[in-house]
Amino acid sequence: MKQQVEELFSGPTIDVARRLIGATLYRTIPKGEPGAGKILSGRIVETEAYLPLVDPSCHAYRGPTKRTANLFGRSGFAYVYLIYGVYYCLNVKTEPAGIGAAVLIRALEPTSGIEEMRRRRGRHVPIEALLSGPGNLCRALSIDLRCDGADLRSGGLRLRPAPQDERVEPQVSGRIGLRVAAKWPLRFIDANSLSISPFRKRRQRSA
DNA sequence: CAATAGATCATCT
DNA sequence: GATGATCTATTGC
Repeated sequence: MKQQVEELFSGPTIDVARRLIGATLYRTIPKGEPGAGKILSGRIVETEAYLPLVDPSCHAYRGPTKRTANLFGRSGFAYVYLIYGVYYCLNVKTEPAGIGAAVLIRALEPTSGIEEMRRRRGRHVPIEALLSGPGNLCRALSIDLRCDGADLRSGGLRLRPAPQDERVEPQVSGRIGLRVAAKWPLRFIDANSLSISPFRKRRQRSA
């Protein structure tokens, strides 16, 4: 199993993005907040690849900074950042140390801990929407900057690959919410899932 | 259904 | 001082 987890992070970023579809993310609620110690989980149904070197939309594109330090570390660790002052986004570091690249986790299907997710997202949010969207899933799973740099092989935030017989062939599309390189075919989804984040019209480009 | 405004802050210029 | 890998509520058709 340990070997299988390691293989989850290996190889080119695009391969990892595909392979993460169907994998399960486990989150243990930290001490000091409601539901501490409870384990929430979900099955990944939507990812986006952010490529090394050539991708102007990757946060690593302009070289390492304090914020993006973990994008240049070892694979299999988390890169978490705050977006629009309001939401957090969870990424899985890919590629060897020194090379900045990652996979953004965009949506999951809840598999356990539904009530805890609802406590954070809202009482009457439908199950399929609880972990749909990168900001929403972080809120539901209590993921924030504390998780930046976390080892995804162990600890309170961990990944487990999909069993062989549960793997699905992901569908490919352009990325969401970007101004540049948005059309690159780097978004992967389990088309059968109801938890895919909605397609939004691309943000207005300057005339 | 589609478009848009506003929330709100760590990071970078 | 400007900028977002977002989301929700609200408006208008």
